[in-house]
Amino acid sequence: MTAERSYHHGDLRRAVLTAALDVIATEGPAALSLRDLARRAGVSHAAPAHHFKDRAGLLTAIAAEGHGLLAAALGEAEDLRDLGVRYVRFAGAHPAHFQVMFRPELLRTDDPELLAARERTRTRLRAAVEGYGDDPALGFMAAWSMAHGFATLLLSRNLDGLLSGSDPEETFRALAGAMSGRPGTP
Amino acid sequence: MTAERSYHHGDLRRAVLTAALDVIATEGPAALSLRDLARRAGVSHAAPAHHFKDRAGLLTAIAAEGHGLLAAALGEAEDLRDLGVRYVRFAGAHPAHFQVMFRPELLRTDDPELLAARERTRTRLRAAVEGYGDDPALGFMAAWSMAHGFATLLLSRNLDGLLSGSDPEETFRALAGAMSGRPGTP
DNA sequence: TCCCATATCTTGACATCGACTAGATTGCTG
DNA sequence: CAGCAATCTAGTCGATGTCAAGATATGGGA
Repeated sequence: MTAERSYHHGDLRRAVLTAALDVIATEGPAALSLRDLARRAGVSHAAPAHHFKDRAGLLTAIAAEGHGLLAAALGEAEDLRDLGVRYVRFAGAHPAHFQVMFRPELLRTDDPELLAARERTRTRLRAAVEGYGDDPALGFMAAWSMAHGFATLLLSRNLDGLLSGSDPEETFRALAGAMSGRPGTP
Repeated sequence: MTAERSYHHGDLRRAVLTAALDVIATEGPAALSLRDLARRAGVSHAAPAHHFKDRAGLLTAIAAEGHGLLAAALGEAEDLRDLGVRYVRFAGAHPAHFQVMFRPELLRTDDPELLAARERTRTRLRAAVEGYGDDPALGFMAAWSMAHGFATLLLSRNLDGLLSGSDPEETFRALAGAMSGRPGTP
């Protein structure tokens, strides 16, 4: 936004990323067009390719950034329910990242940056699940499935008629508490 | 497959649908190309448009068909866990349908056929949840989130390292049992 | 039986997109 | 200050979705 018409954009990579996040959040990853992003940034149609190689490269960069954000958002969760609440909160705060992160067919799954970021998230998740129940993998999948399913259905507007205006995050807290036998609110 | 080269295909609509399901199941909805489907069916590139209007129309037809299949697959579920197991089983048996059904950005959400089919599924789901807990909507969302999340993560191959070769359906049964305080196997 | 309205399919065209290449411009570094 | 690497532009190609107009087959009514 600083220089209006210089040969070099200044921070094209970031500009394309934010524009892409905007498009994905409102219209989904399928509606993403590299040429449109270039137009939004005011550069030529082939400029983004230099930063991201191709479409898959751009989405991979978004996914990697998303994993970094998710790892930070999970932080030091108190328990499984809190972990799920943070997961859902992340999905609501960064819908574009979330919609891309778990779609291998859109990504370069062998990208080293993506692998590193994903591994950071997974270790964070594993640590939070440690010691829950006799089978950690089972508890892990149960918590992940519930949080991921809620977040996915929420973002795809499939829960619109059910939430009845209440805060999704609070709804999930009550929901997770009911499922694990604990009260909805402490 | 009967007539090799007649002007009329015979059942082009079904041929395009099955070809599309094949593509979506293996490469996802983003890789779907109307012209490629036309080539597979041995017709001209504009022939599919007459049956489905456009890309969104084709995906909408798949989604509507999927809702019909899902309603049938849910059948008369014994309890919430059985309902979830049937949901996961459907996702595994009809991955292409499942991957399209809950993506409003890919569909004509005002299509009457789609709306009717979706309503049939929802009433089936609602009936199965009736009388569970004090807040039916909460139990409904909890069960749906868990089943949908597990199915989504399963199809996107995000559980590959966790399932350790066991049957996904059985894993989900154990998982749902652990979450609701019941044993994994009856 | 004939005939035509309609459904189905073909052909052609246009704008757009992703990807590639070659060349221009800029900024940095020695 | 010189040259080198990073960044961006311009041009091109094949493929795609969508539309319009024409060709062909099918079925029901005269």
